[in-house]
Amino acid sequence: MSDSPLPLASALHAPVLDWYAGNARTLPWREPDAGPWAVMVSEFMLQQTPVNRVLPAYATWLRRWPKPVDLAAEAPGEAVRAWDRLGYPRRALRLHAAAQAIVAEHGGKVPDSHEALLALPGVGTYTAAAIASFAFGQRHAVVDTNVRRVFARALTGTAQPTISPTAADQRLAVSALPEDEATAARWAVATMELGALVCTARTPRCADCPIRARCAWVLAGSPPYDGPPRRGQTYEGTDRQVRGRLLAVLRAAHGPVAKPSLDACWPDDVQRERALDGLVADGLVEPLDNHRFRLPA
DNA sequence: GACACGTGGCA
DNA sequence: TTGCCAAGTGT
Repeated sequence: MSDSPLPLASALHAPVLDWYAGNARTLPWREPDAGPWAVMVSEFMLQQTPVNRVLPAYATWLRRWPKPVDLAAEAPGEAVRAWDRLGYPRRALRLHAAAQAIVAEHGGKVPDSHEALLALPGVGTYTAAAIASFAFGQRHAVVDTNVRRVFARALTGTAQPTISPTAADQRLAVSALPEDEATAARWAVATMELGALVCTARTPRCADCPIRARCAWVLAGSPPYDGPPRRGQTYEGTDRQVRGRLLAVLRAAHGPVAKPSLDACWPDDVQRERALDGLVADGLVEPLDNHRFRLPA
């Protein structure tokens, strides 16, 4: 397997790091006093949810549960309730389970090794690398959708990254990593920030880009995306929408909810029952006697 | 590897 | 208005 010639990633280090120094957003999980737990909470919330919607929930969450042990002592349903409308509520359940694992297996402290992080519920390759890098300053390839897009353009020369993450993305990110640990950690957050603020998906602000003169995609004349069509994620009428409605009722009710209240959420009996069964199977809803339901205790 | 999984803002 | 997109993970 031979690598095709690519622009020298090391030439991008200084301009991207300098740009980050002058343009990084002030975000609470990046404050010096944030700590690993705060970073971890932010990473869970930011999985597929935009920063602006995470900010208020993040503040409320950390005020209520400032340490893993605080969350671990709660009922999982309280985590689901506090998750509010961030979406993908299974993340709340997994964060709760991760907190319990941290208490049970790591003395209540967020572990600092990629391997131990990866073993936690809800922590995949990206999140493990992100926590290890952002919270502990380690040298890891932190490959999220922003980084994949930045590298696709700057190094590969394509308008968009592949639809799903690939081993090639990971290899490219590893090869682009600065050698020095502290520099690598700044590079990780800087490339993500560049993707979030400048090298955006729809309308990249190339005029503001610190590496536009070296960007393979720009140098190629910014050719349009020519890959396979991206699957639009329909939502209206899906089980996900029904699950969302059911869970919204249960979040709003601080106690058991009778079945008729849930039935009112959705007219299709078959789909509604399937969605409710799914929520129960996922541990997001707890069935009680007399056809009542609640968030898990 | 494809698919399921919430929610809301924006061009 | 509607489709695209948002710091992914688990199966």
